[in-house]
This record gives sequence, C-alpha cells and structure tokens, in this order.
Amino acid sequence: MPELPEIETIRRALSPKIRDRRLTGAIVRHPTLRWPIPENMNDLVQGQTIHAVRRRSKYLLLDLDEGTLLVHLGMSGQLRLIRQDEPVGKHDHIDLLLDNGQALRLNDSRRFGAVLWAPLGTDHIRLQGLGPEPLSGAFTEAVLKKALHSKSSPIKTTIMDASVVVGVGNIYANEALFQSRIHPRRPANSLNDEELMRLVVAIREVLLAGIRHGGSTLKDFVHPDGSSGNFVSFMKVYGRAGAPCTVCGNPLHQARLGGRATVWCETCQH
DNA sequence: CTAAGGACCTGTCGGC
DNA sequence: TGCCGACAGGTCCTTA
Repeated sequence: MPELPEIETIRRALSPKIRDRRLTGAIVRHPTLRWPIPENMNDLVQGQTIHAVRRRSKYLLLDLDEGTLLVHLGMSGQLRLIRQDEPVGKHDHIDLLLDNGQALRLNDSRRFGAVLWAPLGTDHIRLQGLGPEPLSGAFTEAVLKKALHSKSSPIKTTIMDASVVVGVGNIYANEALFQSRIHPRRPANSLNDEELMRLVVAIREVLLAGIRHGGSTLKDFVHPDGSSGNFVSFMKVYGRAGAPCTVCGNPLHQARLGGRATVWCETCQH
C-alpha cells in the first residue's frame, strides 16, 4: 500500500497527537511480521516518552528516551490512533499504549510490515545502505547520475531500488517516468544529463503532489483518523492501461517489469 | 559484481 | 454460488 507520501502523510497527522506522550506499554498479538516483533516489546517501551516522530525511507520512526521504534507498513499495513478499548479486529497485530487512554494500533493483513527497535546510539541494520531522501537536498542529478552510471537495468526498476533513492514505489515510479517523458525500459545508464534532471524534478513533484493530496487511497490506505487520501484521482498512468494518454490521447501500454505492473505512453515516453 | 526471479502472506476480483 | 488463478501499493534473499 504505502509509498513515501502515504508514510509522510501519516507522520504529519500523528506527530502532533503523540509527541511528548508517554508509552505505558505494548500489546503484541501476532509477533510474526516481516521480521519478529521483539518479544520484550512491552517492557522495552514502558515508561518511555515519544520525543519525535520522524520518517526515513518508508519507515516511521518514533524517537523514545532509550532508542527508536521503527514501524514499516509493508504492502497492507494500517496505523490507527484509537481508544484503547476499541474492539480488536482481524489482523490487529500490535497496540502501542499511550498515557492518555489512546493506542496506536497496527493492522496488517499480509504481514509484510515490521516493528523494530534500535537502541539509542545505534543505526538499525534496515536503515543502513539507504540512498538519499528524494525530497531533500541530497537528491540531485549529480548524485543520481553517479548511482546509475554502472547500471544497465531498466530505469524504472532502478529508481525503485532503495539504495539509489528511497521512497519511490511502483505508483510513483510509473508517474515520475511519465511526467519526465522517459521510457520505463531505458537502461538506467543511458539517460543524458537533461533527462536525469527531468527525472529528479519529476520524482520530487509526484511525491510532493502525493503528499499534498493526502496520499493515494487505492484500496486500504487510511489516515490515522480513518479518513482517506485522494491522490488517486491525479494519477496519469497507474491503473489506466488502455485508457487514453492525458497528453496525446493514444492508449496507454501495460507490461510487467521486474514483476511489477508498468504503464506508459509509447508516444510520449522515449 | 549485477540482474532476474522467488519468497513472504492474505484478500479480492474476474473467469468459468 | 464455488473454485482457481492472477494480482496487489514492499522488500529481502537466492539463483543464474
């Protein structure tokens, strides 16, 4: 489900509501997510204050007194801020209990998500080796050029590689390539400087548009308060195979690239 | 080393 | 209505 804009949307909604709150414990109902939730999660978080809610790549990071809690939503994860006495539903795997009677509840049907712990002063292994944040000054055409120069795989699979740039999932990869008029099958190291520049700008713009519209609600993305985003109505190619290109009117093509649905305009993208 | 493919897991949808 | 395969927004790991 969630790509960078969805996680960022959740972070912004959650931060003012849980920052400076104290955690009173955790209820783990189903510890076997992508990686096991640490068994002592309740003891681990008990009594610690949430000092900041950050994001790195698609991880939501809760900075506590003694370390950082990492939350990843995988494909189908939902994080809801609810009352602790709210009835427990199917796939409600963990509650982080707050000192005001609320809980941060993770629901994840496919269990590709994760809840991990990094003690203060350590960098969790899952956060090591990540590429630049696309919305930061660290993501430039020079940096991208360097990352791509030895890669002959298709540009689409390459920009979805978190060691090149983080946060670009399947929807936004399709949209960014359409906006920059670059064909998804182009070998990554065949892009010239002007195309690299267009791609950097396009990645930034589609992600910012996603954030501006509250993320994309395709199936199961919901905000922590249960409301949904509406970026989906702004998508130009994803989910529109066979429909007319918004620029030239020719039908959009679809194929699988690296196992993922890829949609593009054969006329506009080269 | 790179690139491609399978694996993880559940839910939903379309076809028969 | 039921069954079956394909597919779903993410990553990691193995294989070639």
